[in-house]
Amino acid sequence: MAEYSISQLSKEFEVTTRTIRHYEELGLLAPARRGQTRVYSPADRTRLKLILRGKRLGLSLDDSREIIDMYEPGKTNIDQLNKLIGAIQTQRHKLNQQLDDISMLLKDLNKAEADCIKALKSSGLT
Amino acid sequence: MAEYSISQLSKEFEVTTRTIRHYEELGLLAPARRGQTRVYSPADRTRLKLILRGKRLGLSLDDSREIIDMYEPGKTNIDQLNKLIGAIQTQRHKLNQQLDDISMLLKDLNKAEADCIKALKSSGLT
DNA sequence: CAACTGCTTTACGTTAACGTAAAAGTAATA
DNA sequence: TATTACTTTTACGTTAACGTAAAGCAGTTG
Repeated sequence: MAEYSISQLSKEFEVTTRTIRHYEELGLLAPARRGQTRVYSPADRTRLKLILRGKRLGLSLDDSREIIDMYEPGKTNIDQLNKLIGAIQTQRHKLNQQLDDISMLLKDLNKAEADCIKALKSSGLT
Repeated sequence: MAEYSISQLSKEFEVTTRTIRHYEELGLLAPARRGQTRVYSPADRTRLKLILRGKRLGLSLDDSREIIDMYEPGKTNIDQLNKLIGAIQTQRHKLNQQLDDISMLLKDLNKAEADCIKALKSSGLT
């Protein structure tokens, strides 16, 4: 089964069909057509997956498009390749910052939870 | 110096004063006043820092408010404590998911970069 | 063949997170 | 004292990322 309908993808990734069409409007997806109907390839499915992953990371759709385009072949121009490497490093920097943020937040959450549990216990003893 | 003006914070965190006031409108900050002028305590500064960290992680301001409120004392009610622990676990789940997403993205970026460099080298040999 | 079911386009509406501009108060400084 | 630098409130504007509704085509199912 190397094909997906829009509603199949919509169900699999728990987004509306409107959302998927929206991504196409913005040029992030370009599924084939059978007549008028959109037909999604596994590659299209992967692109969608990447977009949604980007969303979870707080990237804008434009950011996601940039990242996704990095994976595309046909970047023959040397300047483009260099630009790409720069973009990749920028993204990596952002992601590493996020890692720091997350670890700090997790630490805070652990402390908050510990305080909570402590408060619960002492209330049980009152 | 246990005090900050709005423009001080604005410069330190590289956001506009409008942004800081916006957070106050939404109830995320509540600085003291000297006359009409806002006066920010170190605690206020920390709250702002947490908000911005949340933003970098893709949280909504409402999400951030929830998390920040977790650190507040005075949560005497047992039901509230339990609800809090639940919320903490939800957040932790989301963060762990983000960690997975990031590690996958970093992996992809590494591959994209390697491909790039490879393409550059082969182009140099042509 | 009528009624679903699922797909399509078109287009206006909505929410979050601020931006931007206007008008005015206050305090230090030239 | 006039200007400069900072602050305030009020309020309309903007962008991203969809939501939602309307109207219609295409296949198949009772």
